[in-house]
Amino acid sequence: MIPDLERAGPRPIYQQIAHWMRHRITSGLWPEHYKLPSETDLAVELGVSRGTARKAIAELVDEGMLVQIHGRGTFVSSKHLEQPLAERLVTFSEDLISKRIPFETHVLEQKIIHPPREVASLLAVAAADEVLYLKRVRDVGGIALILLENYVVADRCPGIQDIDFTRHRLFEALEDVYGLNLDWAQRTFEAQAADPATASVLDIAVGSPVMYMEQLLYLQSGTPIELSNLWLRGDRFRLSATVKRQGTARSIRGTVPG
Amino acid sequence: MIPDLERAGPRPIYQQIAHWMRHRITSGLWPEHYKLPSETDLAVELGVSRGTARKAIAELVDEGMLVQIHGRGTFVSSKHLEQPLAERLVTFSEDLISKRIPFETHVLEQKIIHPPREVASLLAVAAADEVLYLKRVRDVGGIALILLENYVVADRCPGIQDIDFTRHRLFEALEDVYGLNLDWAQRTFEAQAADPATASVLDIAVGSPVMYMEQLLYLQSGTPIELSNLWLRGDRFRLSATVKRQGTARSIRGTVPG
DNA sequence: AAGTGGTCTAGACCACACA
DNA sequence: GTGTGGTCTAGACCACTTG
Repeated sequence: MIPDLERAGPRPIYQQIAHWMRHRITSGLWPEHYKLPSETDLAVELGVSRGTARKAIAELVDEGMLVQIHGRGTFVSSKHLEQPLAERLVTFSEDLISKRIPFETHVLEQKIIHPPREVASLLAVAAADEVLYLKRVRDVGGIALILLENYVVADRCPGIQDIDFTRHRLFEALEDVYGLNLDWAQRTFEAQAADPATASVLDIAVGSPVMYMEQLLYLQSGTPIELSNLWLRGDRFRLSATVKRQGTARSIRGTVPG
Repeated sequence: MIPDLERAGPRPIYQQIAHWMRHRITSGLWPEHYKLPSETDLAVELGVSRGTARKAIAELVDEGMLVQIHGRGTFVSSKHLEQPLAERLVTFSEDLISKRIPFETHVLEQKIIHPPREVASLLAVAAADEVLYLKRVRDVGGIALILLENYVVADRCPGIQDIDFTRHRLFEALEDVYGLNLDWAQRTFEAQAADPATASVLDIAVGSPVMYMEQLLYLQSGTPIELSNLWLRGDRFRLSATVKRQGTARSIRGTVPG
């Protein structure tokens, strides 16, 4: 039950607790609608003050994984499979994985290049620097759904040109292999007509509507690390968002209709 | 300097403080980049504990109005004019207004109808109930940019069929005329090919890419109040979002490129 | 070294839900 | 009434920034 809390480490205790709770939820140990121990009990069990336990809980409430009801208790959100991913920087592959939708990835190109001028400027590197260029297709249910192009600043990821991106995801490599702290991204979406090259990869007619997404990914330090262009079949992809009139926006996510 | 804090009232002190700070920022008393007193000083001045002052500050940081930098202090965000709109349920017209982009609205249809089956089910009303049907075009810079269809539950808004929606916005009517508490909305976006009817209104070729948006708007009470369908010219519209890897999503907004 | 925000504690009282 | 989360206090120590 009790996690190992490093009281001397650099990570705040409340974040360690939040991480531990996140794991208990995603692993199914705390299933949907599970009622957590009261804040007081939890604090005692963890050996921390109630305020610290509360702060950890607040993080997960913010992410939509927990719901608190005054006078009743704290519960695992019934939407924890959708919500937490919806409110974070999640890749489409991670979204598909969380929904247990099987997919396949094919690598069309993978090489180290000098970035085109526009890419260099967005990634804040020199034209003489090296970036990984990756071009992939992602198949869902046997049909090509997404065409992806990625440009990754190479000096942060030595050897990345040799990783097998048929079997590994890009974010996985950046976070787990290179230990990068991916922090946030700016995404823009646009309805476009498929050009011949895109149409042929996605197996649709030229001029068919596609959702185009551009993403600029930043590290915690504020440095841009990756730029990507995605084209998604318009007839198979939807973007959905929950917005509040007052306060903070809640979520944005892409979905593949049933 | 010091606000009147009702210590006996139902509103928590930290919210009263947050409200007071919000006002000082929007009124210009605390201009951009203004450095607030330290948390300790602020707490003493307000006669509260540091924790309470901190919680008030955290609200405004969350809304993007304040920025805290460890070791330096708390500052009024330079983007406080843009951010709050970006993080809320904002209509495209409100977004245009905030950016001082002039636009015009033309009403194509406005009548009370019995809702189609699908609309009735989404709005949770009976097929025999009445809804306002509104069909409009919004011109920006002389070109038709958005085609809008709205279905509004009519029994909450008596007389709405007589409002001049050329001069008034729909949200304005719902909030100011009928006093409705618009709380949140679910929006989904899709890249579509313009059908002949849409193409003719937006003055584009049939089959051109358009961004389609469906919105279901809810009151604070949880009741759906309005359903809308929007078609935006794909070549003139972009959707952009800032997403965080951990924690909450920050913002989502639609933009009309330069 | 001084000042700032970030974290944590150990209490307290209140408002709400439920039996 | 009992248990829960919501708020608030008055301290403490640490990590970061700046002079």
